[in-house]
Amino acid sequence: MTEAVTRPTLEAVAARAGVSRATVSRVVNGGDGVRERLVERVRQAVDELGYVPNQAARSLVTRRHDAVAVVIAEPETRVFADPFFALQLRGISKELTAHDSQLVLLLTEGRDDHARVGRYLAGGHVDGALVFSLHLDDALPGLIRHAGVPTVFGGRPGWSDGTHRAVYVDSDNRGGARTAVRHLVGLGRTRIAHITGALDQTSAVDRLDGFRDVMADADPRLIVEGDFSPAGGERAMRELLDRCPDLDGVFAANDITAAGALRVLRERGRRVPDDVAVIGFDDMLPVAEQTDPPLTTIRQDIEEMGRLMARLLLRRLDRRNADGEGEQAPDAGDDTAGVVLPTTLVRRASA
Amino acid sequence: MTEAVTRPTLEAVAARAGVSRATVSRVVNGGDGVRERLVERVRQAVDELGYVPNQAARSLVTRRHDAVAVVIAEPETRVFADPFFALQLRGISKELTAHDSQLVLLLTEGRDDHARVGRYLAGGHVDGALVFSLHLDDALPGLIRHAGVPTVFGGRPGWSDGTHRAVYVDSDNRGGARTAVRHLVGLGRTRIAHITGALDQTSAVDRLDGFRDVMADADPRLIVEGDFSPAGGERAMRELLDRCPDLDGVFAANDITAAGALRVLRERGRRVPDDVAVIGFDDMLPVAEQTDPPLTTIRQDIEEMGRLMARLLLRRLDRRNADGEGEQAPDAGDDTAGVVLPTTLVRRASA
DNA sequence: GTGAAAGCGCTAACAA
DNA sequence: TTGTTAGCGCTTTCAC
Repeated sequence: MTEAVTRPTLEAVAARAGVSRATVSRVVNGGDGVRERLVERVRQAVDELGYVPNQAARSLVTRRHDAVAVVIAEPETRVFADPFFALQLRGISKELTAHDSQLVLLLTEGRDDHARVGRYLAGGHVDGALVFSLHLDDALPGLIRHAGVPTVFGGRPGWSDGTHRAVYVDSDNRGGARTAVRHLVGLGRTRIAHITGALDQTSAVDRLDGFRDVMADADPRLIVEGDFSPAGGERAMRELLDRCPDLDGVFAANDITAAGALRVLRERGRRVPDDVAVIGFDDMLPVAEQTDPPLTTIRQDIEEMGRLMARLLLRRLDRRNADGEGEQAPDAGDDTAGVVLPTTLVRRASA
Repeated sequence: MTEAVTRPTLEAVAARAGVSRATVSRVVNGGDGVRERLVERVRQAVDELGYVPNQAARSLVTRRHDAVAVVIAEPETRVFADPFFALQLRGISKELTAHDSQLVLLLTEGRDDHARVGRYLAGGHVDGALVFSLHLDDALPGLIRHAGVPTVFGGRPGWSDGTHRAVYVDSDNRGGARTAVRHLVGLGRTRIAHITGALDQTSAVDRLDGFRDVMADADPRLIVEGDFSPAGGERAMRELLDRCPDLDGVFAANDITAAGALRVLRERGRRVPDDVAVIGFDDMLPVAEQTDPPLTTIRQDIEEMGRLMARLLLRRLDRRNADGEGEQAPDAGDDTAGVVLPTTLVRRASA
């Protein structure tokens, strides 16, 4: 039980291999320009001693951390009703792992936490940041720019901070919404309603815009604001049925909203899809496959979004690292403003 | 745009405040034993320069990282069907934040990843680890013990690694299961079935034991193995109805399993709760409140579990830090083996 | 191709 | 109370 109270250092490995610390360092970091024989010897010493580099010491000199912060700034609700973030995290995690980078998770609980996050990012603990779920009035983008950390956003940011270009990955929310509504139209529906998401998020706004693209002259009473939650979906659906009992189609801003709507429709005796066709957005499997009837929806590849965000960030970091080492204005000439991922229609029974 | 290309160091602050680095260090770390006037001056210099301590340099000497790893080792399914982990993470995050510790998230995708996690933990990058969802045959506990990192487990570990005591936080799965089954009994049900969880997890085993505690002489055909998934719930429910058409109560190992069971019951024309009373476990709100009918279930406070795990770990770390600084065998005399959180019955419409 | 030596920014004895 | 000093373990010129 006399556990390795002191972990082996470069020094120890060097001694054992009969070389200098510099050589061990070279081998540990790829081993270029070291004679094959020595590489062997060092590798063996590393194994025998169970040497693992001390990341703190390394960071101190390289100023790299091999760590990326993931900031999820969701005041409350959505995160936990929806496997959304779990999926993104999984995608991100896979990509970071493949790149030997660590994932530092920063969950914020409200405005107060933003300052803490800003401080952390400014503190130079991580090489970059992946930031989610900004709301239009969010202070975070400003803090983040101020922190000067390379950042990729999940979802198009709300630009509350001016016109600065930001790197982001988003789904084709507007195009997907158009597909959804056109599908309802193709089904012969004419009184098509839309339950929006939380309109302080660009995804909700974009989906609404997509709806309007197709239903340019829609009865305004057919649009009701929701908030991406099941309860919001229920409330909105009731309101819609009261206002427009003749509606025959509903495009809900996401699947859990649609699930809420379905319950109200059943409760009110409307058959789906016979009386009212319903379509969601996300294709969140545990939701969409479990509703009654199963939900027709617009699929977006959440995990891939996460992956791509990570990939984009890591590429920037690598480039920056290869370049003039900070001589440049950060990311000057970076023209990758946003990447938009396609969406597809998934037909099930509800529309 | 001439951003602070070099962040201010202790040295810079010291110069500006006209004191030594040591004094600045003292102030930054609490400021005990420094004259008030100097504290003031240093604080001001810190603010003016926007000084943030370099964590790498600090770790290098203190050997502390103010970071904790959270390991979620869930091969596939469950993580993303269930807001379970999101809630735990939130609880953990809150507690760590309050303690100025960072959360490093390690998601594993299968056996291969275990080695990576083991290496990371052994690498001394974090002060401790919080580990979830071990399966009975999991290699992780062994790797973790070998890594020698203080660890708290989420859920009672499966002891595949012998009889070593481990610190863990768990829900009262067995007691909760008893409560559930007794509730069905109290409703006058006599043919009560159980759909188990994945029996390679102790939570599923404990819930099954609880079921048996009450239904000691149950017809063995009334117990069917599930896997904590909706699909598993559906399959199990079909099997149960085929085997025992006369059943009048079902205790499902978790809410999403119960949701699957409810669908099959409806499909087969059984009324709930009139013909068959159904009770779940977890009280996962987005699931339990949204089923038809809403689910009676056993509530466990997931977020609190996360919080408590973090608190336990941090307490151990603090203690270790205060003590003889590693002179002791790690955690000798730590008698906190497991903490079991109570569960409560939540009545809705299904039972 | 390899080694010697100079720090990276900080904390913690130890002196003063 | 405050300052001086010696590293923490590593990478990285710069000689050899």
